[in-house]
Amino acid sequence: MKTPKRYLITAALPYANGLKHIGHLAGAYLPADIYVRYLKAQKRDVVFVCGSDEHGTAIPIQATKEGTTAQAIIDKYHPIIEQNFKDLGITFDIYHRTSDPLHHETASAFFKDLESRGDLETKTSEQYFDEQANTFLADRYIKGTCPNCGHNEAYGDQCEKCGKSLSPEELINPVSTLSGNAPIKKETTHWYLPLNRHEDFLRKWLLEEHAQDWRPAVVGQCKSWIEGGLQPRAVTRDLDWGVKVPVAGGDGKVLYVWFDAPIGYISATKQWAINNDKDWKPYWNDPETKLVHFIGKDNIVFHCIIFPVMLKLHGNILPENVPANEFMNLEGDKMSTSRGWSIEMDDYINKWIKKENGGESLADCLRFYLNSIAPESKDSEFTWKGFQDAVNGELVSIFANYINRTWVLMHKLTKGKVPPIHPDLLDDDDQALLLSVKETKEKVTTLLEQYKFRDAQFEVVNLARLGNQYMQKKEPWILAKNIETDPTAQAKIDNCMHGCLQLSANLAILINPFLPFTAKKMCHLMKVVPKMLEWENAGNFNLLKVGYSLRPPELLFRKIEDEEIATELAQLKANAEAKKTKMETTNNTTAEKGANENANEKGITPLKPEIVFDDFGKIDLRVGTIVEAKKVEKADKLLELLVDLGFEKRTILSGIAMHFYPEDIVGKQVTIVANLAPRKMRGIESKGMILMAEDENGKLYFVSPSEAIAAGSGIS
RNA sequence: GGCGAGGUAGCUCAGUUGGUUAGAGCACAGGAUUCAUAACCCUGAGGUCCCGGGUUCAAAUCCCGGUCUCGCUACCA
Repeated sequence: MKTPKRYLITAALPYANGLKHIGHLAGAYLPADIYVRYLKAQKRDVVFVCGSDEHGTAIPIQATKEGTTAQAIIDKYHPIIEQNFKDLGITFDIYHRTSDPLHHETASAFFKDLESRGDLETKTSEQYFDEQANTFLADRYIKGTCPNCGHNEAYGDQCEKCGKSLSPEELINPVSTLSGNAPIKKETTHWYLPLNRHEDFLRKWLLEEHAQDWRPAVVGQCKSWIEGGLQPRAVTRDLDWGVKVPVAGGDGKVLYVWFDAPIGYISATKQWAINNDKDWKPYWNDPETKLVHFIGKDNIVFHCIIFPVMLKLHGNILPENVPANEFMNLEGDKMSTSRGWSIEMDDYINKWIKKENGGESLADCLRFYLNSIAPESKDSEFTWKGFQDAVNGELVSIFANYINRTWVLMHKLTKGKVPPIHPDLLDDDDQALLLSVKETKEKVTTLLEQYKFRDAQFEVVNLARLGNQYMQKKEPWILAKNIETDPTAQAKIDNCMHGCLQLSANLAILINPFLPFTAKKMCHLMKVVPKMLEWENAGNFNLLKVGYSLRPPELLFRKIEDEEIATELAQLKANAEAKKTKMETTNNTTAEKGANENANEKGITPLKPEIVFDDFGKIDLRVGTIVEAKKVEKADKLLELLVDLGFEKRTILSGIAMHFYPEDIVGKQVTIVANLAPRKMRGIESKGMILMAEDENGKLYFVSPSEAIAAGSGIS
């Protein structure tokens, strides 16, 4: 494999609306950091960029909710997140932010460039607008008659009957699904990235060239998208928070957050270049640069389809790989900040990385465990017991213990100095040890180049295990007892300890990408400068000079006690319970992005336009009793209900199948919109609608009278 | 419902283009040892490779069907 001239490594931009948890860390930042530290040890030319993603609708909405400004929100979280990464040893070369003028300038120029060359499509008069809801309508909020099959319930993006992909303009007799009115066409310009023009390119690049060397899940998801039919994606929005659309007709519009965020990688690189007096251009333009995006699986489409198309159009290089990780669960459930079921980086740092708790070494403990269970090929699971086992059983017992016993023996048996070698007494075991080091270096190097970080780390620990075996076989503590009778005893001890010490130095080099704080501490023990950690030194057995005196032993880690684990588990359950009761007792909650919510688009629903009493009077609300309930076939979310309204029983469909078992809701009294126009779904006609309340996690609740009353009772 | 990725020892995972008795670490059991953070070292026990068919001299691996988990997507007046 030819060594690239330079590397540009990116880690997904964290959304600056809240704290980030260890799942985020394990998914993108830790593997990226390991890779970068390795490359730097190899003395490669590498820049590691990241930064806060600070645009999108969720941030101004959260600001409104908290009675503050969007700027205040991002100013609050940006520095915390940045510091959290530092505390965990994630060392970006630049941690930028998309609210920075340099980014606005860069994203603007990027957009202008694409626009000026006709790479974007504009649709000036083709946009539907709902006057009543006072908003432009996304494709799926418009329905009408399918031009292909004549189905009259087709949506603006696709007809579900014949499966044909559509655009809203193709629909016959379009209707807004928000108000039920026919939408008007409003004079506005929106810009689109026509992904459909690039299908051939994407097929060739992803499905042919990278079918083998990218992770199966990544290629699989891309394939799914391409096969599903690529659509033009809107790149602008009607919003005033973000990067202004820099061309005529762009007033009151900003770049869609997914368009501007990845450009943040470029602006971050520019800022890095300014700070370091370098040229940023080769990093994005020279084909000899290797670009790698580290992300979680929720970001695959943006980084493998949309952004590459943008880069190609803009004349930039394409990513060489996108090693997306799957998700990390926690103690048997999905991680979710809003549900309190997560471990925030900030919390871990405050609890564990305090000086009295072990300081920096506890950052490495977390890095070690997270990497050992990194979800590289499937979802994985963090457990506190697993954390304790990994730290106590491998990091402490195997790795740290090897270093410690080496240091103790060296001070007892060789006066705290690196002993000389006696070549005539070297044997096969000594040779084997050196060979193992060289082999491990090769293995670790190969694995790192293949983004197999958990395996790579395992190999390093295994080398320490070999060290323990070597020492066990040589038994220098026994030799020391025979020093009077065996004239070669001291020489044998010297050879053994020399090997053990050289191995320690090698372990420091090899563990450095994974556990940087530990490597630093080992350098301190060996009284060497960090330069020794350069990768090319691994495999050498003369890193520590004979006669050099080393520091007294110091423990690299402490053990994790059972009580600490019990405390964490209790805390986690308490947090989840607290969040739950909080959600049940307050209706004034903050908008928080759940782990599985799609980036940047969700938030509190804005208040709808004012209506007059007559409008309200048109709605006939009744109390109904559910008498039958069953699942609708071929629909995950729909239940078919038979509801007693007193004067009649009617069929009503409701999208609640994910929340209730049919048998559990029979007999429930619910609120019905009784005079709603019937609507067919999945071939069944629904005559009315059940009112549901939804909390911030999407959990549904029936709206019912507080006591049972007669079916059909009116509500006003 | 469509698409994608997974299902291998109690736990976390490897298993390269099909090729002997399916591997590793942890946990567990026994032994040995004391330099070391009750650490290390040696040995052992353990699996219907999700289920059912098929192709083949030979299947964890390839094909078909089913099932479970996760993700994307559709359905949610």
